[in-house]
Amino acid sequence: MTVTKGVFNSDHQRDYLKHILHLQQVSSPVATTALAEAMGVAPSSVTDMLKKLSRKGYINYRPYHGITLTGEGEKEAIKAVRRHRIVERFLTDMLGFEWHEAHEEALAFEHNISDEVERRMYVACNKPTVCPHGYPIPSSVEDTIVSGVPLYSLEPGQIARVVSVEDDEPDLLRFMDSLGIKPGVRIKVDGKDPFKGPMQAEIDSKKRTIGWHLANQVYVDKVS
Amino acid sequence: MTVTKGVFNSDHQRDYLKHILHLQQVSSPVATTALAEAMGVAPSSVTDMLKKLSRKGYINYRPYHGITLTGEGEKEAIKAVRRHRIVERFLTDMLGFEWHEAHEEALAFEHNISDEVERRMYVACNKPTVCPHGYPIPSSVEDTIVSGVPLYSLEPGQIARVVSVEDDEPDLLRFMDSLGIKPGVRIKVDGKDPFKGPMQAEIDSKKRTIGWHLANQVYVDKVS
DNA sequence: TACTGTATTTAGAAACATCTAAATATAATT
DNA sequence: AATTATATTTAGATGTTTCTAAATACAGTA
Ligand SMILES: [Mn+2]
Ligand SMILES: [Mn+2]
Ligand SMILES: [Mn+2]
Ligand SMILES: [Mn+2]
Repeated sequence: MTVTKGVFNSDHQRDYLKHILHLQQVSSPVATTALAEAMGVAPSSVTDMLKKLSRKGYINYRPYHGITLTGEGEKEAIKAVRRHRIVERFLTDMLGFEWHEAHEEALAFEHNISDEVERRMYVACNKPTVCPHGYPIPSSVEDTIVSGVPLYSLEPGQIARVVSVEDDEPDLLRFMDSLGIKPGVRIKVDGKDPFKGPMQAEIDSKKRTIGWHLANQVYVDKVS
Repeated sequence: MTVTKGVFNSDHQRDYLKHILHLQQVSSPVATTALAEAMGVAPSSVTDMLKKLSRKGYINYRPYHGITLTGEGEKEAIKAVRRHRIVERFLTDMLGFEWHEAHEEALAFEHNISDEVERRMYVACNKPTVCPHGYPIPSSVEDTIVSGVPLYSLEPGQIARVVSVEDDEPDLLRFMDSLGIKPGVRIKVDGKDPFKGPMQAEIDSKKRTIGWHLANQVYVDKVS
């Protein structure tokens, strides 16, 4: 470990901030291991990075007790999320990518684009409010609040509308596609097996079986 | 200096290859200083990189005597140039950037985009054959040959058509724009002052004065 | 309160890209 | 052929991100 100093914000550091924002919405403060898992690096690598981010004022870091974003860190994180979702949108709307490709392509893509390119992509896509997976394109913290409940929390007889789906598993997204699940679609729950068993549901007037795992990655608004 | 080994081709290495290709079209083998100048880094940094590129088989490196691209290196360099020009095209055609912005934005942008994104940009721009500055979008070495002669080499009375302009000085590009100079435009040379003095020319039936420096950054095909 | 397992941090290293200052090789000039 | 100027490489360093293995802190159980 080498102690360093610096003021600039690299690509990787933005990625860390983005993941911290995501994780702290589930539980705060965020643990080193959770972040390491999310970033796909070793916990010791995270520790090193936390020192840098802390020194730069992006996070509040209490060794052994996890981290939270500072106001500045939150601002940067939201900018990163906004950019990611605009790029996803650009990839689907302007280049014709499928939504299951958009997320991963965007991850490779989103670094090193200027604010101006981002702005123009946003305008060229008609200032969209959500990404292809239904998540808001944020300007501030409030915009990052995700509405909706997991599909699996619904009971038989209830009707709901899909608002968003987890976008980080391409294969799962492709499978959702084959079931007709995407933001805006109406789902009627017919039944739900016990012990985390599959749901039976109607999507676009077709009867479908939806496993526990998948049904927890689809977020819906109850209609009735 | 640390001796290292590795097989992957980073962004920076691609940039080096791109600049080597460009420089060796003017004079070969390429000198360390020339490359350092082009890359905007110190000569010693270039030496380090040359060792890496040589070890990876992209260049033929004779210490103290300059370098040339290998077949493999040329292939990579051409891919980089192709990508750069497609991205420039995308920026002007799809995002509405001016040509003087396109080059610099593309430099920041072109890394980390997948082959598939590049392909789709290419298709979305209707498979263009040249970049916004008139340079070919290459598939092979032959495609990189630049036709045309410097405007300044013309004599009074001659008429020419602009094929390409140097794209690395934004301010100069903006000034060219204000004179109506761009690929495809017809220029009639009226006069040329001695001792590297300015030219007098007609562009779009307007009389213009064009300095030596500028006239050497505009490449034209003689029409008569 | 002491023990113990897991989470977290430190130690030491590699790989990358860059720098300045110093040493050396090559080329040009006397 | 000897000298000198310039180009180029080496030496030693910083800064970035990451790793494995070892040490330590914390929290939950005995
Ligand atoms: Mn995404
Ligand atoms: Mn998304
Ligand atoms: Mn260019
Ligand atoms: Mn160009």
